[in-house]
Amino acid sequence: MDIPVAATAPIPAIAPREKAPARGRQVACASCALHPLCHPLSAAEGWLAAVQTRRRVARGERLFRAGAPQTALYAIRAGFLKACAPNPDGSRFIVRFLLPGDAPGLDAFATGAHPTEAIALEDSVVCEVPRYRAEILAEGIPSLGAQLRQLLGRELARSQEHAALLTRHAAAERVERFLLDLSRRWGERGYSRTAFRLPMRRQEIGEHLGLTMETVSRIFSDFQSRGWIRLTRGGVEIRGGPLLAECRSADAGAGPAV
Amino acid sequence: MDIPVAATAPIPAIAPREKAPARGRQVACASCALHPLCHPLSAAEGWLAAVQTRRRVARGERLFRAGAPQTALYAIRAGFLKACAPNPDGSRFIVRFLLPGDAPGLDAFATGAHPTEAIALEDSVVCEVPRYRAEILAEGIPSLGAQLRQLLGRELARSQEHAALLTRHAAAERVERFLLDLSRRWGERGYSRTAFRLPMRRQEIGEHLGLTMETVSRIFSDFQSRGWIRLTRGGVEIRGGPLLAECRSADAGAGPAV
DNA sequence: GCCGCAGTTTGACTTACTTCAAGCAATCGC
DNA sequence: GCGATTGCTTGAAGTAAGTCAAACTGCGGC
Repeated sequence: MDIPVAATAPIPAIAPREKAPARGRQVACASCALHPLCHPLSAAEGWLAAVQTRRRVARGERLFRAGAPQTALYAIRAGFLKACAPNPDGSRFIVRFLLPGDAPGLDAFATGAHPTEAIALEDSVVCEVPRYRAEILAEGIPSLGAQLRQLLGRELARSQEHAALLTRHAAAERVERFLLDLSRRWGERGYSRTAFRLPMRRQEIGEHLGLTMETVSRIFSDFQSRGWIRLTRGGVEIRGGPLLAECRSADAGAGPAV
Repeated sequence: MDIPVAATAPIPAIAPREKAPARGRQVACASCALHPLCHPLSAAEGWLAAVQTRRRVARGERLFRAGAPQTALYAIRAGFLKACAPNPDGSRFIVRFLLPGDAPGLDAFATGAHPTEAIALEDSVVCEVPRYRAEILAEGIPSLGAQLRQLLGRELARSQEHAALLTRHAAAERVERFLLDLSRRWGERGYSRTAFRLPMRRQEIGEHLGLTMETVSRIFSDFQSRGWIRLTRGGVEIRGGPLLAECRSADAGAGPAV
């Protein structure tokens, strides 16, 4: 079922309808959020394979459910997921979209149970380090504890930034920043900042940004009519306007993911 | 200028215009977020006083500035602060209001510098544990590392919940939940859930909830005309409606702060 | 091939919140 | 005590985004 990324595609990062994550879409272990936990000493040690296991998550499947106990730390290896906070009234808030290298479910450190759930938007592969294993490692290797704190701190800072975005009222600005955020994150992973996939539905973008899907759709149409973006099947290409400027300038100054 | 809390006042938790935090308003060390770090062994050990120091922060003063390096972990001992994310355009987002027992500035674990700043809304007292000290302790006492992760996880979960609130559109619901959140947090600290201070301005409530101060004011007036709340000088009393119901029912089931 | 479905786009209308503005209340400094 | 300042309230008008609804698109199944 492995579909190779077609060399003839004008936008390498966008491959329509792939059933299984392409090998080329995987993030390098060195840039993975869990790298320090997963490879705590040197890669030469040889016992590392025992620490983490791989797990496939089919499109629509949950990596973990809301309310489930935290049994492991996860890192997305390939694919695309959403971190979801279901509301009692049936609606839901999408906390974040998860790209290769991201570590979902860290909010479970609060109580030991997952307050949010992670659902695959396309077939994905996830690395798993059992939590007890991570804790043992963290006790033995002090720098790991610091790495975990940094990871948690980053999630916290990001969440606060997103909350700040939601208080800025202009819907177009939210969508613009959403695209820039995805662009930056793909860029950090070595992919194109100006052409990338959007495997989520309009509805889900709305649930992430506090907008209705109609508003998201209208803004996309508006951006397209201005020539700022081009919408493709399941993807977007940044072509101009303030979006492109930001993508380019940020490319120059982009350092490694801190 | 110290005005004693009048015995005749119907709302004991509200004292107008106090210049210095009252002793009675301090949170017990045992319920403080930093307690495990500050008192890592038993209180009988005697060397604990060296770990944490006290600091007074006058109303309007900053506990730490945005961009400043993270030199310490903090816990509010008495008073009231706001955690602020300044925007480049001069506006700002109030991430959170800080009550006694809260630990501000944990988002600095992301980069080692504070992305947000903490500003006192009234004269406050803060406990401080130097960061290097905390890291040394965490290395020596594994459970401390876990405690820190729990603390960070809680902040993360809370921030995500707040972001979720901001995507729910009804302004009245945001204000209602804001009051309930404060009520719950005062309750966890042993104070009245139905009568508490609101030392922040309408403007600041708006900056926390993504509303204008006019909207906040109108909703307060509306709640008051319905008999749900009574606004007092610098405080609020929950008197009826769905707010009161929630406060009472939650009082019954309220456990210790996890 | 055609049909049906799920997701998207677009349009018309409505409304909740913002904006602008004026008036009020409490506090502070002289 | 009195005026200035700051924060709060209230009103009127405008607007951005929501709601409801219909049409369109691509895809999968038969």
